[in-house]
Amino acid sequence: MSAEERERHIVSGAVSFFAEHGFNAQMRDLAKAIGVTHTLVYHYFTTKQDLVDRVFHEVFEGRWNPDWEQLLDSRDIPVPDKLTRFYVEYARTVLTRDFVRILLFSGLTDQSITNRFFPLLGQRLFPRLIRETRRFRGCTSRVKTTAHEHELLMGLHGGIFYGGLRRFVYGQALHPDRPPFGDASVICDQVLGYLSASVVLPPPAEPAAPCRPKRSRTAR
Amino acid sequence: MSAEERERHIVSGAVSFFAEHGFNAQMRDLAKAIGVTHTLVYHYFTTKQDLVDRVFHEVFEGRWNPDWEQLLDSRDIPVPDKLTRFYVEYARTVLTRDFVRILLFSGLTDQSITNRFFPLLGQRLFPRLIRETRRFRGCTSRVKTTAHEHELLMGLHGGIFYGGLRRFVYGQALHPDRPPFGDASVICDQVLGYLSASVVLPPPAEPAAPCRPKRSRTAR
DNA sequence: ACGGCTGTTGACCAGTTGGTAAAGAATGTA
DNA sequence: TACATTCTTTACCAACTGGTCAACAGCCGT
Repeated sequence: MSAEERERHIVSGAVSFFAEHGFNAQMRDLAKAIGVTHTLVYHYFTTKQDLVDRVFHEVFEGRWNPDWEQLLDSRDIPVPDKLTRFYVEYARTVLTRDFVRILLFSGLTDQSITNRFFPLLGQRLFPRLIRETRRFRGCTSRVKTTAHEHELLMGLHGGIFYGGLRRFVYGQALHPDRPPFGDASVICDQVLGYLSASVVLPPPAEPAAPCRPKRSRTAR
Repeated sequence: MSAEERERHIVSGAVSFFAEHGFNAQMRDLAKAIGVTHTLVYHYFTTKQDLVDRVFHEVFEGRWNPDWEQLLDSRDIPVPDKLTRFYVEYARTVLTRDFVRILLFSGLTDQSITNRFFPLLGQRLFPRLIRETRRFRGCTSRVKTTAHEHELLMGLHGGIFYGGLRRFVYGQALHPDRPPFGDASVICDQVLGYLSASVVLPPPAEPAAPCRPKRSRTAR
C-alpha cells in the first residue's frame, strides 16, 4: 500500500475509532482495529497528539459547508422551506455519529474543537437564522439579536441536535414509531413549531431612529 | 476522620473529579485531588469500578424527584405555569455540571446511566408532559403519543438540555447578554414557544369509538 | 546481483496504571 | 501501660502505555 493510501487508511480508521472510544483510548488498540501494528502508526504520525489533531481536522475542518450560508441568504425561498432545507442539510453533515461523538469528546476534555466550532455557528449561522426568522415575522429590523430570540433559536437548534444525542450517544430512540433519523418531515415540524412560536415574541427594540424609512407603518 | 465521614468525603470528591475528567482518569490523580493517598481509596472501595458505580448511584439515583410527577399531575395550575415550574425544577436538579457531564460520559462509554435514565423519562415524564400539552390544546384524548407530538416535545426538552450542554460541556454562552443559566424567564419562553407551536399540530387520531363521551363536540 | 529507498515489524524502554501487602499512626478500652 | 481496632501510608508488583530503534521485506534503477 502506498504511503498516501496508508495514511488515509489510518486517518479514517482513527476517526471512527476515536469517535467510538474517546481520545484516551490506546494506540495499540487503534492499530489493531485498523489492522496494522502501532509502530506503523508512529511511522506516519510522530505522536499520538499529532494523529488526534489530524482526526479533529478531518472531522471538523472539512465539514463546514459554505452552501449553508448561501442557502440562508437566497432571496426567493419561503422562510419555512428555507429553514427546513437548511436544517436538513445541516443535519445530514453534522448529525453523524463521528461528528456528534467527537464534538462531545472534545467538549468534555480540551474543547479544542468546540472552541472553533461554536464561534462559527455564532457568526455565520445564527445571525442569518435570526434574520430569516424576523423576515417570517414580517420584521426586517437589523437590531442585535435579543436574548429571547436567541434562546428560542437555541430551542430549535438544540432540539435538532438532541436527536443526534439520543441516537449516537444515548442509544435511545424513546419513541417506537419514530420516523427515521434526519427525516425531513421531523425537521420540518420542528422548524414550523419554532417559527410559529417566534411570531408571538415581542419585537426587538428599535433603535432611536426608525431603521426602515422605506415603508412607514402606522406610528404608535 | 471517621469511616463514614471519610467515605462521603471520597465519594463527593470522586463525583466532581470523574465529572470533570471522565471515568478513565487515574485513581492516583483522584486521590490527590481529594487530598489522600490512592491506597486509602482502595481501603474504602475494593476496586475502581466499585467507586465508579457508587458515583453513578450518587449522581443519578438520588436525583429523581417524585414531586415532578406530582406537580405535573396537579389539577389546578394553568398548563403554561405548570410546565414552566416543572422545567425550572427539573433544570435545577438535572442541569448541574456533575449530572450533565456524567450523563454524557456514561452515554459515550458504557451507557450504564443513560439506559436507566431515559426509560424513566419516557415512562414517568414524557407521557405526563404530552397529556398536559394536549390539555392546553383543549384535547383530552388519551391516545398514544404521536410521533409529531413526541418530536415537538423533544424540541423543548432538548432545547432546555442544550442549555446545559452549552454551559457545562462546550463552555460557550453564545450570547453576550444571555440571562443567567436556568433563569425561569428563559425556560418560560421556551415552554410558551413549545405550547404555541403545539396548538398547530394535527389532533391525534381518535380510536374508532370516541373516547370522550362526556362532553360531545360537533361531529364531523 | 547490487545498493538504495520505502513500508513494515518485533523487541525494547521508561513511566504509568490498577491493585496488594505490610507496616505505621490514632483512637479507644481495660 | 498494654492491647485491639481502625484509619492511613509506604513500598511494591504485574500489566499496560506512549514512544524508540534496529532490523526486515519488497520494490526500483543500474
